[in-house]
Amino acid sequence: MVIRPVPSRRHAIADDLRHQISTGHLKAGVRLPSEAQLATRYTVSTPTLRSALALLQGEGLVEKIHGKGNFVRRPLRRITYLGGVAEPTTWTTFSAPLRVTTRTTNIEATSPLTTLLNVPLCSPLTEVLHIAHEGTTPHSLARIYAPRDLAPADPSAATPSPEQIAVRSADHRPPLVEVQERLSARLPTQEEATVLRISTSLAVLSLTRVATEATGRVVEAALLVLPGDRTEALFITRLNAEERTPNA
Amino acid sequence: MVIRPVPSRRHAIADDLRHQISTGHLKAGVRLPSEAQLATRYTVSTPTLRSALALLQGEGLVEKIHGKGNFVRRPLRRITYLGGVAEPTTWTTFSAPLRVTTRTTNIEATSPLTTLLNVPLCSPLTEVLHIAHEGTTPHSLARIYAPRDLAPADPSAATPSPEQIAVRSADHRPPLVEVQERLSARLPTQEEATVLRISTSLAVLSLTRVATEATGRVVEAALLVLPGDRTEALFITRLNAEERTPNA
DNA sequence: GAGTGGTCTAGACCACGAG
DNA sequence: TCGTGGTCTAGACCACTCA
Repeated sequence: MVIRPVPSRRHAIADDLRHQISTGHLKAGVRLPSEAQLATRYTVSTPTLRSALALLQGEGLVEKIHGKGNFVRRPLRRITYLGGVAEPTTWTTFSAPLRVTTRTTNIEATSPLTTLLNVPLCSPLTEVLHIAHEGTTPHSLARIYAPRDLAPADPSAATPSPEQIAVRSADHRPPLVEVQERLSARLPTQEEATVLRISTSLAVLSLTRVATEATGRVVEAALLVLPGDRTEALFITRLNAEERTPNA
Repeated sequence: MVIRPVPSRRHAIADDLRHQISTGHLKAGVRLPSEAQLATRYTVSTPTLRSALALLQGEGLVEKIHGKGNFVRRPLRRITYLGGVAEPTTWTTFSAPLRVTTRTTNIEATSPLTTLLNVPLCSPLTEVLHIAHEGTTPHSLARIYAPRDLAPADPSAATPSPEQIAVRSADHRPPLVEVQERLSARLPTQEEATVLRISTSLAVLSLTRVATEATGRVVEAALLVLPGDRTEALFITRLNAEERTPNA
């Protein structure tokens, strides 16, 4: 099955630029020549050249900034989302220390959140928006929702360490009984792409995590959006011989 | 933050077609008018119309078939990958019964597989290729690698039930001690897109699962590629009070 | 205002699928 | 062969950034 016997020009151009980036001929952070110049160099029209750049954007190798140019993206730190961790105070740890900016808002439950948190419409919630940055580059995005009476009194204390995101103290509450993590792959919304400064053609890992108390009450729902070019979610299941119950 | 004060034509067209599909004016499986006709109807040029269709392809709503036309995609059954299940005989269960075709090949370990399986170069492996179909539509793709001496003697017996994929019997072997599942989001390779009959702009959930025996030997590595428009990976962690160990 | 990317046009030519 | 989508062109005009 020959996929592409006559490589299209845009793929040839993308391959060439990709090679130049990987070999260091084009270094991280530098601006590429303007699209018009590149089009002349490769003797193609501007739309063709732009479609070549679109391929590289989808791979996270190039970042376009309107009015400024195309830039070789700096290789970003990898994110490892560690899932299924049975540690009640820290649910999620990113491997890299990042600067996390937090914004807390009081909202009322609407359609998707009511089912997620299992609360009635318009019930008071706290939304915490986390945006992790590496230097000046946005890195990951998290929206965390909790019933307002469970929210931490001091929002700024919610992230005691920049290495942690989504930290909840469970000291004075019933213990958690279940954490559910749903993962899917999709393209980002326009808003997510803007906030994360990624191309809309770069896939994201979308993660929804719901934590339930022993009472059956949902304590928190977290919606994470992690750029696919630098994220990996890791789940480790250890099986002891005596744990061989039919249902996990 | 006004993302798009002047909606581009392609988005307007995509919105219109998306609405027609969701309301049933365009039913699943039907062929759209040709691109030239649609371009005339919307009074845009063909490249513009094609870029509108590209948006819908990325959402999995439209399937392009070269030389035939654009078709409204039938809504496909959702796949729920259940991860972290401590059941040794069935590791992965898809919620929907699907027809799974299997092809077994004997290969030798090469670069990425040697590290994955922790075996020396050129050591004998068995590759099992699973392609799940729903009707005539490819649904999901799995490549499973195992040391050849651990492979099942009869490959056709490896999938006793079409509801199961990646079935390994552990009756006569040391029990598993660890299952590691790594998930990432990306765009499919050209080959994956062809096999799955999806657009190269539809994100896939890529899942790598490595199972290790008590001896430390890697029993199996599975590479799953699941189309993002219909797949969700679900991990459920239950915490018992006595399980509150500091490290999981 | 100069330079950059963003969008779109009108049409050419090629490749694939079916009769 | 005909109709379909696949690729590409040459150029127009708009929007954003920065001096």
